[in-house]
Amino acid sequence: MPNQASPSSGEQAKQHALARLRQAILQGEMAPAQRLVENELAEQFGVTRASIRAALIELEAQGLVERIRNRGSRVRVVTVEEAVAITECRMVLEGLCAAKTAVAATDEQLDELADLGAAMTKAVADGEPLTYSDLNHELHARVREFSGQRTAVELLERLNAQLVRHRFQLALRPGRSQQSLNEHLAMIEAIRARDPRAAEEAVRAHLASVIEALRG
Amino acid sequence: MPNQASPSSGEQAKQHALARLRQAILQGEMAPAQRLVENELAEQFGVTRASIRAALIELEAQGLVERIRNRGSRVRVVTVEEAVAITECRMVLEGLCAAKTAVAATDEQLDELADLGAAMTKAVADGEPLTYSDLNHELHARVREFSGQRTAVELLERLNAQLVRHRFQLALRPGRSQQSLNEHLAMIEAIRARDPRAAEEAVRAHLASVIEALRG
DNA sequence: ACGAACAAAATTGTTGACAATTGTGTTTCG
DNA sequence: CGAAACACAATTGTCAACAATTTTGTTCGT
Repeated sequence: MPNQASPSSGEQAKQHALARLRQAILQGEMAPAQRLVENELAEQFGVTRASIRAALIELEAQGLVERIRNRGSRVRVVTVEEAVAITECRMVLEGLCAAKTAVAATDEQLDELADLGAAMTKAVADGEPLTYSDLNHELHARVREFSGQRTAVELLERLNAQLVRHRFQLALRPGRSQQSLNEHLAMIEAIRARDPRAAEEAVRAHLASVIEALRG
Repeated sequence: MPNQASPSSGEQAKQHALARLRQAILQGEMAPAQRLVENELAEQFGVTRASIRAALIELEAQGLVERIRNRGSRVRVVTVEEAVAITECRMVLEGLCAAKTAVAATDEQLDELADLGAAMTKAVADGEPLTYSDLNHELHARVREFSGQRTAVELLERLNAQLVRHRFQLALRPGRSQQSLNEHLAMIEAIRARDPRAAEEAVRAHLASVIEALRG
């Protein structure tokens, strides 16, 4: 009994397959290192193998899937060392974005960041790590967005997608939210002060702390 | 009379097509914004459309090709503003690599960097901008390599591929070599002094200068 | 029983034909 | 003469069958 959500009207088969498969991987429905057999996926999603194939090639380029010649595809597993290396890249790239945002953002956008900071503070006070994690995401996304650096944003989104599993694990750590919150508030303050140098430093400090947590 | 270099023995069709097409784009054989019709390419390279298709999807992910639904593919043109944004990303990522290299490189590797610096000095003295450009490439590649940051290296290679056209244009600028040389020598010195902070700063200063040149 | 050669199954890679979509030129009507 | 409707051509998207490759299981000889 195939579980397909029939390809909605205008959507093309490959795009549908890509979206479904990507979401399945990101939400952890596919076990790490699980084999991805083209025929099975094709039946499951109600599209043909050609579409699955195209989707897999794209996911490989995004670093979510590993493909070996004549041996098939599997969900890529990101080791802790890799997660650290990826976060080091995030560190410098988000630093760049924060510096740009400190200079380029409108006053309304700065207010939005302040609001997010307040919401995060409340989430921690209420002991809701799940809400906090979502807000955390949103804050980083906004900072990237406001920077106007299309290239950096693209790279960062690719990197972030590879970290879902580790991030999930990190969010539930007790005490982590509190430290993370302070770092985020410092970040917001530096940006609102329109000080690019300080903003970059704050982002770096925050992600350095994330790296510590990853390793510990 | 198709111009194909017959797919050599063990090589699979898609890989062959990908390599050929990529090389053609990077070497400027395809005019910027040139339309890439799947049928034509298939005949030209002696493979089937499916292989070309897979190659195009991968090249799109690498940012070398632009694809629009039902409308085909074309060589992506990188505007000057984009080139600047890309170089800003390079700036922080290569900064990261340089800092890591300053700490992690072996003494033999540091000697290799010094040798490259000497060769570059000679190339400028002899007025050979082409040789200098090659050495320039090699120096950056070595610094990346010695850092051991697989993730950063991967990102940087993707970014660099998008800049070929602009880089070519930049290399022939009169007087550019001399300034570039000084920046590179400073970079090498900082790394050899095993000072990560200074190494990062030197790389950034150099690429900031490249950005100036791109704009001017 | 152990290992090598071999046969069978599973899976990916390739191919050519067909369907769907978009852009263009032409016709027709006001 | 201009604009909307239409038909046509070019190109990409999809499909199902076929070929090649790798893995697995089996048999045979020692």
